[in-house]
Amino acid sequence: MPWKREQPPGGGPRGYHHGNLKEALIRAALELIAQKGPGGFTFAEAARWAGVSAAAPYRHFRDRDELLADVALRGYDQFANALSHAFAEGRPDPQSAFDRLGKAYLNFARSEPAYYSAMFEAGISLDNNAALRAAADRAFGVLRTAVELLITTLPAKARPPSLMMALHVWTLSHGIASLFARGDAGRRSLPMSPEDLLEAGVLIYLRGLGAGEAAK
Amino acid sequence: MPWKREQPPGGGPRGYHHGNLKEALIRAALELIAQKGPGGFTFAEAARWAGVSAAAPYRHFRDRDELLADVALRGYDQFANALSHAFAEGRPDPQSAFDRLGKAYLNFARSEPAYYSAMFEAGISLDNNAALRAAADRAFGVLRTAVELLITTLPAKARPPSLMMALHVWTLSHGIASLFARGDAGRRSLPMSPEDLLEAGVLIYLRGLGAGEAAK
DNA sequence: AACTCATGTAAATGCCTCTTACATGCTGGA
DNA sequence: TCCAGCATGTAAGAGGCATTTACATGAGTT
Repeated sequence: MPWKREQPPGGGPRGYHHGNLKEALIRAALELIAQKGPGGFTFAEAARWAGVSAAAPYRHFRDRDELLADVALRGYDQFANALSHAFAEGRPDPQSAFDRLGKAYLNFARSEPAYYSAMFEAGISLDNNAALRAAADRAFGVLRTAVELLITTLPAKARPPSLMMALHVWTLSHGIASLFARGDAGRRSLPMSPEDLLEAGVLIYLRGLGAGEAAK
Repeated sequence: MPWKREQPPGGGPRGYHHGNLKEALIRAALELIAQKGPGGFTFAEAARWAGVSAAAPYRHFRDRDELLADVALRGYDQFANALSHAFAEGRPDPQSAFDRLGKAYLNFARSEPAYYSAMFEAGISLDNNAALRAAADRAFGVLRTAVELLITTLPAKARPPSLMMALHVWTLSHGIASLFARGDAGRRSLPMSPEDLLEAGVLIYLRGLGAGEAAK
């Protein structure tokens, strides 16, 4: 059901003004994107959900893409939080924390398909939107930081640039997420869970960097 | 300009019937998807391109998605061919052939963005379409075969299941392709080319499997 | 109470998907 | 050769969406 303003204590029907339309539209968008993908989401239907006319959303967003960008922005924020929380500053040790990070990545893609779609599949450019780019950078920064800590556990001679290593982990995670860890969307069936696939991949990759050998 | 039938030797204007509309629509779709992404492609505009009415395409495709599926089908075929050709049965040696395979993957994503989009981003389900799934499987099969050959060069004790290894390489490639190797679409700038990023990633991964150590 | 500004609505434009009824003309049998 | 049938097009229309414009409402301020 539509999310309107926190109803005033009396709880009567809303009047001419909604009271919290912007928020209601974003919630509606999340619901609709989760159901039908970012392509299936329509401005008009979000308005219907919120119980307002089709023109009302334009008081809060320049156009459909601006709403999507707003959703993506929040998505990046939550994504960064989720990753950061999972990594927990590398406790109790960098390896296990990194493993949690990967699981958190896939978990986010699965449990917040609307956010994930808006972030990576809605085709919203990061140029022309500094806030969005900043939020995306913040999320990537968590991964980068985690990688940098993990790198210190690798033999000194094999240490790759942390940016490259972060990109490897990110692209592998994203590839798995977008091909296999989405809702129920019919793609290919796997012989193992996306989480196991990612964990195994990262493990092999790290071994290629000398993980497990005498450090330093 | 629109692709119509191979003009009869005389080369006059076309009459009531187009002569090769299905083909013309697919070509138009490729052009339009390349320009504006799978979401920006419209049935109506493809019809306009081909010089026919908006209703004509329905004589050849049940709906817009069926055209997209047809494009994806051809895309998988060409993708499989490109990969297969690049791998060249592992000549002159599995490693360099595998390297070419990765480059061919990224090259396809970049040079055939329309196909790539239709295949992986248009949201077409592989269920409900046996031919499409078969074509996708064929493409993946090339990768799988390449991996199987490459695996024989690894130390026997470290050999992973070929399916898992193929999935790792595929998801890494797909992640890089969808995040960085697309048209000019503004995402993130890289410190290295997508090709180098992929090659380095695969190299590290293979080293994690013992590549370079005494084989067998 | 009157003003003003933010926020909604109604109506209209133009585009899109898809359907239906009708038109055309290629093709193959009589 | 003639013509009926069928594949392929067209025209027109229903219903949906994005977006704009002109107008309405009402909440807060003075």
